[in-house]
Parts: sequence; C-alpha cells; structure tokens
Amino acid sequence: MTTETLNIRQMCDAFDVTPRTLRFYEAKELLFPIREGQKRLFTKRDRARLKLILRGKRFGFSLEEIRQLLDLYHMNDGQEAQLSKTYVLAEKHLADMEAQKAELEEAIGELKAQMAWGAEKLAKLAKKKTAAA
Amino acid sequence: MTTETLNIRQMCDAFDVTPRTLRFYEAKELLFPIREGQKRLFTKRDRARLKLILRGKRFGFSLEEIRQLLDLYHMNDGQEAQLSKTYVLAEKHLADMEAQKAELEEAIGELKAQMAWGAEKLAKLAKKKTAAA
DNA sequence: CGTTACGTTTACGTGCGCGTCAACTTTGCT
DNA sequence: AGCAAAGTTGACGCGCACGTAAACGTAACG
Repeated sequence: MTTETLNIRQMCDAFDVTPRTLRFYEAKELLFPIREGQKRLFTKRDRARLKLILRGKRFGFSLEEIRQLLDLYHMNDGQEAQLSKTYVLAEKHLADMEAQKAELEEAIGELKAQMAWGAEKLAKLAKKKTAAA
Repeated sequence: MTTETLNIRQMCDAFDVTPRTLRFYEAKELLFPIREGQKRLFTKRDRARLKLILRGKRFGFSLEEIRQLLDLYHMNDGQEAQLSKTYVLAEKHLADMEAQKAELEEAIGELKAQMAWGAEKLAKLAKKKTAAA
C-alpha cells in the first residue's frame, strides 16, 4: 500500500488547502487526524471527509451543515440510534441538491441564450470593422 | 399592467429579503432603484436583476462576481466596447456552472447510494424490533 | 395638530471562514 | 552540540454579507 497516513503538508498539497484550514476543520470537528506525538496524521478517513467537505463548500453548504452530513457517510454500527435522524437530514439535503441542479440547468440555459445574443452582437461589430478596413 | 414599480416593502415581500439587503445591494451597485423624493422605487429591471442575484448566490458566487455577470444581462447598446470582456467572463462562469453541474450529479449519486445503505440498516433495525415484540 | 407608519442615512456589531503573526517544541541533519 | 525545517498552540485580524440600533424625514389619518 501507499503511505497509510499523510502529514499536514502532504495533505495540504494533495487538496490545495492551507495548514490553517486543516486545523480549523479539526477544531470544528470536521476532521479527526490522529496524533504522533503532537503532530497530526491524516488517515484515509480524513481524506475522504475532506473531499466531501470541499465538495460541500462548492455547493454553498456551511461547514456546520457539512459536519452534520458527514455523519451519514461515516456512520458506524455503534450509532444506530442517530441513523434515523441523519437519514432525514440527508433527505433534505438531497432535495436541496436536486432543486439546485434544476435551477442550475435553467441558469445555464439562460446564460447560453444571453451569450448567443452577445456573440451575435460581436459578430456585427467585427463585420463593421472589416467593412471599414 | 400591474404596478410598474415596487416600494421597498413590496420588494422585500416579493423576494423574501430585508430592506437592509436591498440597500446593501444598491450600495454595491447591483441594483439601481429610482427615487421618488428620497424613497426607493424598484423597477422591472431591478426585479430581474435581484432574481439573478439571488440565483447567483445559491450557486456560490460572490456579490462582486454577480455584479460583473449582471453586465451581460443588462448590456445596452452604448457599451459595446465592454462586450467582448464581458463575454469572456461569461464563458468562464458558464464553464464553472457546467463543472458544478457535473459535480452535483456525482454528489447526488453518491448521496443516494449512502442513503440506500442507510435505509437498509434502518430496515434491519425495524425487523429486530418486530422480532423482539 | 399630534402621532403612527413607513422610509431614510449613519454607523457600529456579528458570524463565518479562514489569514497572519508570535512564541514555542520537536525532528532531522551536519 | 548547534541549527534549520516543519509543526504546534494561542490570539488577533480581516473581508464578506448583512443585522441592528439611533436619529431623523414625511406623508397620511383621525
């Protein structure tokens, strides 16, 4: 296997974030790196979680919302009592995401239309210039 | 036609925002309500812009990014010099949005998979309870 | 004429997501 | 032993997107 854990620098390079960000996420209980002495070691689980965190951010979720969602992905068998609550939360997020997808598709359509309009205008300007030359 | 312009309260009710938000957007030059005395009147153009602003926010764009994008939607014939620049900007945003759409679809797929896993667990728990009763 | 409702400006405050020191420990060379 | 590199813990700072309170204008209503 490749290196089982990453130190903070490797983690930063791998995900293009700063050490401050990783420590901040740990403070907010989004990541749980293990300690070797006082140094952090990021496990495969942390890498999976960070990927989800960064994705969530791109979708406009707050870190707190993301933290709650991560529970679904990293639920283990000792926490079955919470599973139902987490499931309901996931349903809401799924609905959010699908709504966002629909809106995104609409927005893309509109933007394309606007761009087509702009392209036409630009073509006219180019023509004018050519004619003037 | 219905009311041609809206006062600040009507505008707030129509879009579920606060007066502070509308004034803030005006200060940032995202909206340009006309004045009747010192009171703001929001035109159809402002309503169209606000709709785009709120949409942009949901997609994670900053107000400054949104302000620049709005130029594409409200380009008039006096500003053709800027058109090319705005067009390039729009291309970037379009690429962003399509990338986001792809990622969103992937995320939705993964979340659904996780939820299926969770649903199975829940079913098992329900069974156990039934058996115990 | 007062007062109630709605709007305005000005200005300071707030929560989030980190950036940026400063001061210190630990580790790895040489 | 000495020293630089890498990492750590506070703690304060900052930009964004507003919230919130104070003090004021004005238009309408009884």
